[in-house]
Amino acid sequence: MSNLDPMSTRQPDPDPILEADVFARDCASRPVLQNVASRWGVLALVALRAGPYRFSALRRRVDGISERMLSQTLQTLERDGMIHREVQQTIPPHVEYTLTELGAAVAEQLAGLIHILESNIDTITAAQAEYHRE
Amino acid sequence: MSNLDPMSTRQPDPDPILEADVFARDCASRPVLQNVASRWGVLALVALRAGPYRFSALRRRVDGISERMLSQTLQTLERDGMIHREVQQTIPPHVEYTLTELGAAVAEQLAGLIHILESNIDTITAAQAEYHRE
DNA sequence: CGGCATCCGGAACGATACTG
DNA sequence: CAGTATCGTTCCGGATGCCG
Repeated sequence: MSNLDPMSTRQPDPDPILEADVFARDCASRPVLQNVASRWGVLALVALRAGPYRFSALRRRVDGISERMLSQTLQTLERDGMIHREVQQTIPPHVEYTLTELGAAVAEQLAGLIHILESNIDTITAAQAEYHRE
Repeated sequence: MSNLDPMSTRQPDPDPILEADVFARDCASRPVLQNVASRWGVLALVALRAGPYRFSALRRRVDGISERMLSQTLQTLERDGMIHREVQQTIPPHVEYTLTELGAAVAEQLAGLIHILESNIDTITAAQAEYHRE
């Protein structure tokens, strides 16, 4: 299974190094970084900065994500302590997702990153055109 | 080909929307976000904050990356205007990679993100343990 | 409504060998 | 030293169908 799958049995970690240095191959923070920086993880986290979202609303907000990937992404982020999942036992069921304190801090960095990219999209497009022209 | 492959022919962009909103499916900044937030892209950019690096040194710094992926990652980041590639025409060849102004701004955000994750690794590990216990 | 199980094609990735 | 070429494997992620 994918490492994005929260249900996957984590490999035995033959020698789980606890040093917090992402540059080290076996650092525990690396897989977490991949999860929050993943294709949909970034967008889900940043979307949730606007406040609590329900599943369907979040799916509409993150344009192009499939049901399956949203579900997987949310589970992974919940497992990593980035978001909180609150279930209303009603019919039909209600589920609300909110950022944890940690998730909010992470989302803020990601929002900053996105802002930089969006406001420099012209520079980037120009660089791409130049690269291909050569 | 992979969208991480800088040589890949970009799809014809049937209707290239220029709005800078990553939440929109066809926003131009989305693929760029994926590149800089990719598994190796993040580490390469943050590593380069320490100064210019040569290929081999960067490979040693980013523990676990293969030659192939480092090469691809650097080309993609160069194409997107994040890094600059300077070739010394000597024997043996010398190639130095440095961050562009844009790349430095992006790398700073990513470094902040990594710092948050590293300094909260205990919280994260606890959340993961709790999630699996249930 | 908010999921989960299954299938499956294509994309990403790693190992290795080779080159200027 | 700094890559490229090729190959084989893994895994992401979309589509579909079912359930409480």
